[in-house]
Amino acid sequence: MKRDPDSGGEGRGSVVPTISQVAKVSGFSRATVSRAFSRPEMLTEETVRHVKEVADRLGYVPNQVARALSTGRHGNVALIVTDVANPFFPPLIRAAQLRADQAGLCVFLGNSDEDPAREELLVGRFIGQVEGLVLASSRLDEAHIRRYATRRPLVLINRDIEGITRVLIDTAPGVAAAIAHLAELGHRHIAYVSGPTTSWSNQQRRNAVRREAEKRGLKVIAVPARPPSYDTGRLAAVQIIASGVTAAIAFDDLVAQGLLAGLAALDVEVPKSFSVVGCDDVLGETTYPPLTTVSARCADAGDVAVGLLLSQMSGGMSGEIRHKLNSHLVIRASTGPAPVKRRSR
Amino acid sequence: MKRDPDSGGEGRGSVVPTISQVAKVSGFSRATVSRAFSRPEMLTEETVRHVKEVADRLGYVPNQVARALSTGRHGNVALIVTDVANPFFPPLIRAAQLRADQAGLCVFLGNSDEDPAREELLVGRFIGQVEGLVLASSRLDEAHIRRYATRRPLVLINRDIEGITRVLIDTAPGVAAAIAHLAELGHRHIAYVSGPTTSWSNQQRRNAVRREAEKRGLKVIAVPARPPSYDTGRLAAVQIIASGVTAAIAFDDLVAQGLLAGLAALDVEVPKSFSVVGCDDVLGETTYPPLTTVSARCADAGDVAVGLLLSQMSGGMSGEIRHKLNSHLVIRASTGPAPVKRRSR
DNA sequence: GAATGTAATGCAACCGGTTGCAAGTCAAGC
DNA sequence: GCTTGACTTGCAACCGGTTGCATTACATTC
Repeated sequence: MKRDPDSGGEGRGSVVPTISQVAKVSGFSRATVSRAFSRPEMLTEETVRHVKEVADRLGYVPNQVARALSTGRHGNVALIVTDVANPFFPPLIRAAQLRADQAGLCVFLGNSDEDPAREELLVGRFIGQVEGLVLASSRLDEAHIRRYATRRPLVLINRDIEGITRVLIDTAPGVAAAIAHLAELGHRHIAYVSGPTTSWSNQQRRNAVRREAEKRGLKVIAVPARPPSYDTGRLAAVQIIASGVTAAIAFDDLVAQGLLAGLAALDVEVPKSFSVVGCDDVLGETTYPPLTTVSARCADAGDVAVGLLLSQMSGGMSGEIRHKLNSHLVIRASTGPAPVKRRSR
Repeated sequence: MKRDPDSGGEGRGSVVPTISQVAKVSGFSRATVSRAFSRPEMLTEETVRHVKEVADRLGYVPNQVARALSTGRHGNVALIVTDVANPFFPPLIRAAQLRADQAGLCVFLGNSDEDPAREELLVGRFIGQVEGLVLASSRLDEAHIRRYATRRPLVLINRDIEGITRVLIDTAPGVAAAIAHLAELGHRHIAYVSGPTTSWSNQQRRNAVRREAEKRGLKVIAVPARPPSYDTGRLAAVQIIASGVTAAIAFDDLVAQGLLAGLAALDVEVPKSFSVVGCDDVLGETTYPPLTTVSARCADAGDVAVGLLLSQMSGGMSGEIRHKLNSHLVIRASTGPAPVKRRSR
């Protein structure tokens, strides 16, 4: 009794028409009906017209699942992110969707909440019904990722694993520019407000800060904001001010924005007595004051990743690909000359 | 040659094991292997153990697509929103995902970009491979929605169609409270910065503003911000100031935030010489000054919608459901007493 | 007019699972 | 010892499409 026409929400008493019904009514075979939809050029125009007309009248729509089973192609891809609600992701998701749409693909979205176990669960659930996956900022360990990559085409965003196609938003140049910018403004002692330890982006940024600061003779302290959010950024303000630095560069814009709020609460004026730099440029000019930040065109990452996935799916892929997206510094109003002398109480 | 083991990214030369392989190796029938995974309680523990062990060794994973074909249940639902990048949606999406996850479902996400044609395309693509859909702020016309609802369980968010299960974020009380708040602060002439004409929420809010303003003898003008965004909000500032009102309530927080920026650019101090109220409370305290807004717990809408969808899918649904979510005013720092006298130049 | 080629359509196997029903096994009950 | 029933497993049909190959019809060529 698995196809009770009066339950399960499928039509009010009328069964969903299948290819066989259309075949019977139109007088052609199932094969012909199938071809009328998937390879009409094999048939007479007349036949196609007739079949489609009957199909329309019956309300027939080819069953995607059945098609997927016999062809092995389902036209689905999966995109897994760590946190939909982090403003870094929505533009990326949007771009990825758009690209997938153009190729006629549907996208599954998964939200791992930065939890590897959850991410693994999601991948497991998705992998059977997609043709390929994109993992953004994956927290899975390398072995797992490699295993999945043998089962399906797979593209990583902001995770650098040799042999796996990946799209990396290379913020190092932008971060270096930010440090240079601060140095030129006279800052000698700065803070890096760091993000998740397991994040490739965080390692990337932390190293870039260290390297460039060393080069220019700046002192850097690290202050954590974990998980990276408005709130943890705000909370970091006290510690940062207490440390006596005159500027901070944050793991991302959200943390920077929180930091701005935290500083405001402490009556520290930005940029007059303290400078703040963000990362990702996802908030635009909406902060107060408008944030100087490392702009990274994160939306592009989604677009490129799906593009690479597509070409990998169609088999037109030879070697491994390591696609880098560039970054640059956008100077707005949250950075200014170092205060002449910090009043240490 | 549709299953060429060396192409398509499926394993390095080794085919994906099917139920038949496991059957052959384990010595049991395909039926038994199937049951070992889907109804283990029908089998001896011993048998289950053995089958699973062989499956593990071979790397067998049940094929979701095949399962969906024979059972009619694919364990997928679709969620279509108008704009992932609008901060209203991410929390909603996240909540919906979470709820779906708990039920073991995968979610397809679609982005309609406020375009009915696009939305229709997406629904068409999804509907064949999901057990149910959630349409948030749908822009489809009623007839289409009704048609889809006969094919699959369907839940609407912020769209009020009789006979279709829907979740409505009722911002009217909050908006009324906002108008009352402004009236008490002495404002007599205010602006409503309106959103999409076809949006149920917009109609709801506009009416609530009118009603309450009339009741309190306030004058209201309408200024459009379309599509609703930071930029259109910013641009509306000039017109609003020119109109001589002393306060504005915006369609959503994003528009309100843009308005704040536009006002700042015009050197209008908020809340000293102008008051601004937002809607949705999706930005928290991150604006400058922190925004007085109508809080609506939009994340709940996602959770509730998927919950309703689930019960509808399991057939335990009798009549129609119209679930209302309440709203209230959150007073922060963007509203203040009306300026004693507006200097009209 | 027979041989050859080409285009349209049908046959039947297949994709990888699920499941109603029947068959077989074994212990308990009479 | 035979019947009964519970429990475990297998058989085979089925889900709704796709596709390699065979068949048929018809036009072309010699």
